[in-house]
Order: sequence, then structure tokens, then C-alpha cells
Amino acid sequence: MPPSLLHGLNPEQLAAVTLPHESALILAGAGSGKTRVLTTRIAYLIQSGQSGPSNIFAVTFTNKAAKEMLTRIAAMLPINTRGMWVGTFHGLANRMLRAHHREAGLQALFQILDSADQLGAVKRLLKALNIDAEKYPPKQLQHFINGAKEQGLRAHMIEAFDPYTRRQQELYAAYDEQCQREGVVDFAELLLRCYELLQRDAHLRHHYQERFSHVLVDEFQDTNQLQYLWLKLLAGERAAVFAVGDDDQSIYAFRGARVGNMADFERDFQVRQIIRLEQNYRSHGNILDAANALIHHNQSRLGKNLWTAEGSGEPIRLFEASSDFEEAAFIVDEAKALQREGVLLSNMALLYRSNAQSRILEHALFNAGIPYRVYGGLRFFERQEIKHALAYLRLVANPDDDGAMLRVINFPTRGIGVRSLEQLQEIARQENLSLWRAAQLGRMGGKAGTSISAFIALIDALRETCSSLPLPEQIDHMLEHSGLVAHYKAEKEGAERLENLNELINAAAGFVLEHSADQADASPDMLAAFLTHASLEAGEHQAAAGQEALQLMTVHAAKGLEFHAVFISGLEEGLFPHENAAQERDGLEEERRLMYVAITRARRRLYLSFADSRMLHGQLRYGIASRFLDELPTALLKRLNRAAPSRVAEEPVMPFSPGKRAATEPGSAWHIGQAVTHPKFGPGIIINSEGRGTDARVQVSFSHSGVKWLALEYARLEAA
DNA sequence: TTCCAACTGTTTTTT
DNA sequence: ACAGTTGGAA
Repeated sequence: MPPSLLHGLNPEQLAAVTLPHESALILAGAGSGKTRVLTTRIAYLIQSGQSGPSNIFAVTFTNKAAKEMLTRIAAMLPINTRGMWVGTFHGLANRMLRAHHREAGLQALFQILDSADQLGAVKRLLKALNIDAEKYPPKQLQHFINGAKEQGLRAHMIEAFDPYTRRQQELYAAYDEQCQREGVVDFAELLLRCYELLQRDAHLRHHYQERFSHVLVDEFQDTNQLQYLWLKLLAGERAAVFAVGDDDQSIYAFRGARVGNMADFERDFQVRQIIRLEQNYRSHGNILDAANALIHHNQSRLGKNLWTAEGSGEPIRLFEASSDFEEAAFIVDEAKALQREGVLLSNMALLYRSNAQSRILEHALFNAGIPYRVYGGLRFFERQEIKHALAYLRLVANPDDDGAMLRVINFPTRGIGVRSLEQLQEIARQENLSLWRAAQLGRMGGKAGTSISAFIALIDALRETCSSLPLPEQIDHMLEHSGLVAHYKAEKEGAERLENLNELINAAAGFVLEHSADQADASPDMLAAFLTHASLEAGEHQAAAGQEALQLMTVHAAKGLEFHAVFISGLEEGLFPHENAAQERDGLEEERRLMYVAITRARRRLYLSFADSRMLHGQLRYGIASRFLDELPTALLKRLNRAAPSRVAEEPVMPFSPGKRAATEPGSAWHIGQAVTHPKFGPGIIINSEGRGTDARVQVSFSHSGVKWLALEYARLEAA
């Protein structure tokens, strides 16, 4: 064994990496080198000959983490990582189901529904069964179905003691039937199917249990019941399960994560000792002391205390603002000061509990001319135009996909209205056929009938042409002939959508490039693989090492990241901890863990801020400081003074004070609050702005013509 | 089919 | 406050 692999590991890390063949629980604190231990363990197992690459099964939650793991393994070992089973829960389940689709009762090209698709499917189901969506809200039913699946329960296994639950149970069964008919599978179904497959098929089960001698799990505290059951089944009696997690960073109970899995694991797998990684390599002492003190207030913990070899560093800065507005101004000032000290903006994070809080912060940053990037929001494959394009492709791959059919049969509009669609759906139901097959019967009369036949012919033609084309050209061809391009060209706000559609072709080209090495480029398989990729990997959402911009995100989104300086804003009772958390069982403890995650993101400097008043849901609300602030030792805190009162008093009491920084670019002639005149609309005041350069627009409240958005490049605005 | 007014629900989110 | 959705009228 070359020492290089194990070099530089501390004793606990080394112990974890070189554990004998037995199941182990690694309690890895924030910044304790968790990913390093996990990947080094894999490399060690392979390099020491205890295991071949194909005997490893390593699972994570996010694509980003999976990719990171593969990259690191590849850097440590001269092996081809392609054959290794390293991926996300859903990615690996998908892989197994594709390999054994017949045994799993699925068609070869089964499609994967994302949450939005699933919600659509539920709505469709309710409509088809004539069920009042008011009484059975689709979202709630979706939640019910996913909740059941995530516990490993099929509809018939649910115990229903009241009529309402019984009805939901029936609808769950009907939903599963509908999915089966259409050849689609939702996220939870991927795992449940795979679990049931292994449970039912002893031959397959033994095959995989034999093969995977080492099962490694990242972020174990985030696993749900079904994931745990699946792992248990996969591991069997012989595999060594290496579970890495941190109960103090469990912040996803609200979506089914079961921290209890850690205790169950300890028992079920006869874990002999828990290895604790407590040395933190990220933060200075004061920050860790604060985090430790805070989390100490939680009752249900496995217990762990982070320490560092570094000094205590700077005190934690605490700022009380009179309003959310002032809080934002404070953060802007401090970010600028840090920038002057040489800290990169991309090394600063501005965190908040809920997305709604970003608006005012963005506004302040924009006006100060500080570049920023907000994480969260719509992802690439979730955009409307991309969804439409994918629906065409899905229909080409699988005509029975009713969801895809409904999405595009009249988009762009081809005169197939709701009326005709209802008729078609009626035929489909009577004949027990998919919409596609119902349409093929040609029983629809009139104009709509002709249009429907034309649509069928269009998709058939697309399928015909596509079979001989490389994937990117298939998409290009489809975009043209479906009329999507023409439709968005005609739409006034369609330019960006067209760009995205173009980007879809690029994404496909990139995908082909990456996957043609291990797969002969048989076109239909390539298309199916790309569609899977689109559902399973909806595009970047979590923060990556960003461009030179201040990083804005929720605390949840910040998990796993680190920054030189971190601002945690909105530390008020009701906001953080969130008021809704008080009702839930263990809600407050989860909020505290969330705060713990937030604090431990900081390497060197930590700012905590709260505001005495804030606009919330359109109303001014007065709040008090978060209890979490009281739980931090005062000795670690340095209260920063508010700006000199004289300066505050001198500011005119106006919603937007003149003299703030330029609204568009630093040095621009325009700023918020400025009085202007327009040749047509007359006098007005600039009240908002967005974009930069030639895209810059300002919102002007005109005295006589109301509020309007104007492009600075074209509007002939004059300072009044 | 398109547009607008009224209405709704606003914690966190990956796959 | 505000964005997203729905229902009705044009």
C-alpha cells in the first residue's frame, strides 16, 4: 500500500478508512473531511485488493455529490470509474430497473416523471374519475402517495381507518394503474419498484448481494424509510455497510428523512463502534464554539463536539437593524468592506431561511452595484419551453405517454380545444386505450378530427425521421417541425425561450459526447437515455463555485458548502426559527440544526443580523430577536453599532431616499427616487430597475400615466 | 383563443 | 407584496 493514499489523515479518519470488513457508522461533523474519508475508503478497498471496482456500491443524494465522489476516486486511482455503481439513490435504482425492466414489470423505455409531471398526472386522474379537486386537492394526494411510497407502502398495505383516507388509498391505487398503463414512473416509484424487485426475485437479489461486498452511504441522516429498507435488502447478510452522516445536520425531516435510521442501523447491522470525526478543518474556534453551544440545546443527539487546531479567530458580528431595509444596507456595506479587504465576492454567502427574504436583499445589492447570484428557482429542464420540447421527444419514444400527449397535442395551438380533447379522452376511456391509440382510431369527426389525425401523422413522421438522425439533430428537427420554434419566434417575450431551446440542442450534443464512449450510438436508446438524464438531473440548482458574485441562497441550499464570510440574515422569532416549525414534532430542533448548518458554513467571519420590523406578506411586522441568538455565548459575540443616529435622522423619510447608488450601473445617470420626464408620459419618479447595459430597464411611476417599465436604451427619458 | 380581473397561498427541496 | 392560477368575458 503506497502511503500517499492514507497520508495526512488524522487518527479517526484513518481508522474509518481502514476499517475491516464490517458495517460501520461514521459520525462526521461539519467540515471534518467526510467526503475525503468516503472516497479514500473506496480507493483503499480497491487498492488493497479487498474489493474490485465492481464490488462497490456507493450512494449519495445529489448528482453533485455523486459527481464529486467519482472525480475524487478517479484522481486517486488509475481505474475506469464507469463500471462502478456510484450515484444517487434514484440514479442507481434507475440503472437497476433499466437492466431488469422485464422482471420489474416495466417497458424498456419507461419514462421518469418529475414532481411537476406527477402533479399533472394526479390532476388528470382526478378529472378522469370525476373527483372534486376541492375535496381532494391534487397536491395533497401527491403528498399522500409519495409519503406512502417512501415508507415502502403500496396502496393495499395502507391501513385506513376513516373514509377520507380510504378514498385516498383508492386513488393511490388508481394512480399507480394509470402510471403503469402509460409506461411512466415517478421518483419514489423508482426506489419502490427496485426494492420490490429485489424482494420478489431471489435470484436477482442474491446476484447483487453477492456482487456488492461494500455498500457506502453518504448523508445517511437524510435517508428515508424506503431508502433504508432498500439498502438493507441490497446489503444482505454479507456486505459491509459504511454509513457516513451527521445527525446534527439532519434538516430534511420535513420531506421524509428519518434520523432514526442511524439508531436502527446501529442495531440492525451490529455496528460495534461509532467513529466520530470531530476535528474541523474549516472554521475558526469562535465559530465552532458558537455552533457547539447552539446545538447543545437539542435533546435528541448522538453527541459530538467539533474542535479545531486553529485559533479562535474573530468574534462573531451581531447586528440589530431597525428594519429589513436597514439590515440589507448593513450587509451591503459589510460586503463592500470585505471586498476592499481582498475577500472575493464568491467567497461570501448571504443566507436566509426562506426564499421570500431574498428580494429586499437583492434590491439593495443591485442598487449598490454589487454583482450577486441567487441559487434556487427554476432549473433548466423545468422551464416551460423545455418541458414542451421534451414532451414531443417523449411522445416519439413512447406514444402511450398521455401526459406528454396532452401537453403538446395543442401546443402550439392546432385547433384541438378542450372540447375535442374531452371527447378523445372519453373514447380512450371507453376502449381502454391510451390517448394516442384512441386518436389512431380516427373516430373523431369534424375539424378537430382532421387536426388530431394531422398531429398523429406529425409525431409518426418525427419518429420516422429521427430514427436515422443523431440526437442533437433529432431535437433540432423536432423543434422546427413541431412548430415550437415558429411559435416562440412569434411571441414577443420568446427570445429567451428560443435561446433555451437552442441550449437544449447543445445539452444533447454534450450528453452524446459524454456517453457515446460506453454506448453504441443507437439513436432510440440515446434519446431514452437523454430523457432519463433530463428527469433525473434537472440542471444545476445547488451552488457551484460561482462566478465573481456574492452568493445568495437559503440555508438548506448552503448545506455542504463553505465560505470565507457568511451572513445569516433575518434571525427573528417566527422567521428563523420559522413559526410553522413550532407545530411540528421536533420542529424546533430541526430549525436549530438548520441554524447549526448555517453557522458551520463560515470559515473565518460570521455575521448574524435581525431586524425589528420587516415587510411580510404585504404587512409590516414587528419581530424580536431569534432565540437562537440567546443560545450563543455572549463572549463570542461582538455587537455592532447601528449607523450614527444623526445620519439616520437626516435621511428624509421617503420610501426610496435620493442619493442611493445608481439604479443601473455605477456611474449611471439614473437612480431610484429620481424625478424624470418622458416625452409621452410626462413627469414621474423612478421606483425600480433591473438589468444592466443595453438590457437595463427602469420602472417609472408617472404622475398622470401610471406605473410603467421602460427600456433605458429606447425610452427618451430626461432628468427633471 | 386570448385576455384580464379576481383569487390564493406564500418554509425548507432532491430526485 | 407578489407571483401564480383560475374563471369568465370578449
